[in-house]
Amino acid sequence: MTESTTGRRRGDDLERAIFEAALEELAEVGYANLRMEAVAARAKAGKASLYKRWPDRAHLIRAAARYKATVAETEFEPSGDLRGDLLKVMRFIASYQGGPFGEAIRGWVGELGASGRDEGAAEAEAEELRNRIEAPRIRIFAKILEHGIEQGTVRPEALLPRVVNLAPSLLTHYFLTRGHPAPEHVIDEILDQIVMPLLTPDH
Amino acid sequence: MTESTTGRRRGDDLERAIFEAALEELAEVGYANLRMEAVAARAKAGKASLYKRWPDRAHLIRAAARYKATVAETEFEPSGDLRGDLLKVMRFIASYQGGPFGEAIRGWVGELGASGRDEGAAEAEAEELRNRIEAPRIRIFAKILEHGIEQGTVRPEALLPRVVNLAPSLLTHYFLTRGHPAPEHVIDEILDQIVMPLLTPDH
DNA sequence: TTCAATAGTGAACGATGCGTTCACTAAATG
DNA sequence: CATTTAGTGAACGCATCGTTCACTATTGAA
Repeated sequence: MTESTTGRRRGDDLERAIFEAALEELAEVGYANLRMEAVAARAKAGKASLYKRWPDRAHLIRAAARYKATVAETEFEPSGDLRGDLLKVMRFIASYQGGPFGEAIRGWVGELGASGRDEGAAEAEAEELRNRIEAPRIRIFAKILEHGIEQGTVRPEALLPRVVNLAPSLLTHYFLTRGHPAPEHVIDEILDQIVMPLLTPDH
Repeated sequence: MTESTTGRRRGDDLERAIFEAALEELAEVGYANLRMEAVAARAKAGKASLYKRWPDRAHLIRAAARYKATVAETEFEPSGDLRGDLLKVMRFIASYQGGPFGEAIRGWVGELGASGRDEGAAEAEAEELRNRIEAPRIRIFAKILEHGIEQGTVRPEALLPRVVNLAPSLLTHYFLTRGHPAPEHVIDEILDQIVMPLLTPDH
């Protein structure tokens, strides 16, 4: 029995509860106001259990983001309507940024520049999380683009990582610098003024 | 006499010294590790003088960023070489992000999502700083683009704020998510895979 | 079934940095 | 020279960090 609803939890069971608590706290108070005691209390765990697993707040939140990213793997099948498909995925990303995951990203970004850490380890950790976020996106957008290339609605030269990641990058930039996810009309502008013209063979 | 090198400074004189100290600290330890006492000590000022001017660390750093942005107003005259001009300005932005100003931006971004503040005031402050950063960029990039349009090397439809701001947005996104400014080869890719194709009339 | 090993709890602790206060002092004003 | 204004530096209370410890629940092997 792993799913005992009563008594004292341990191992992965407890770890999941802590992640869920951390993500809920993130959504409610944001990264800057997140308190370890609050996470522990919400998870009905001791603070020591948190520090036994992660050395500090930054590590816990990155781990929670990884956990959430793993849980949220989605599959997407292009419909053939290029703009419609892009719009759909972009809306999904924006809505995701509005939740705890977005706050986790913000906190992670906020700590990135701090010097005086183990540069190598920090670099590796940053890259691992980035890959975990970017990799699924790339797959989905690449699929949409490949579909478009077959149909002749997308330039074949557009299938480069930097181009494939363009829309998500702009959404993330908006989210980070505005404090909230891109609203509908911004998504439209990104699509119509930047992404579509770049993908389409003729202007 | 405003520029007394000895004795006790006051007013703008002291304020500038605090800003310079804050920016130096930012460059050395990053926003996440910035201590008010350290700023005060470096400026040879009392902590009380800091809190008399700004309510907290976030306000001080935003003010320092404004101060730096004001000081750094630059003029730029397009040479006529579209790609060369864009490259030059992008290099400048990247180098800027490598210094204290970049760390100020990172800290500001890190605090943006925190709930529980005066939403209106925070929103206004964020927008003011954003405008102060974006406005000069827009002017420079718009100038380059207008020049290109006259020469026929740039599509006239490309003169939209979102397009004009594209290159800086991607540089900022890179800086925020990687922890360091975009290196030369990334700037090249952004130019050759995204910005140039979007501006140029024929692919 | 018992019991030792393992893992979590909850409270207390020292350390640190926040933002405030206050008595003192230097600079500007007139 | 007297008064007002502004900065200094030290001390303070507070919140949160990350740690420690005595105690307790769970696990699994004897």
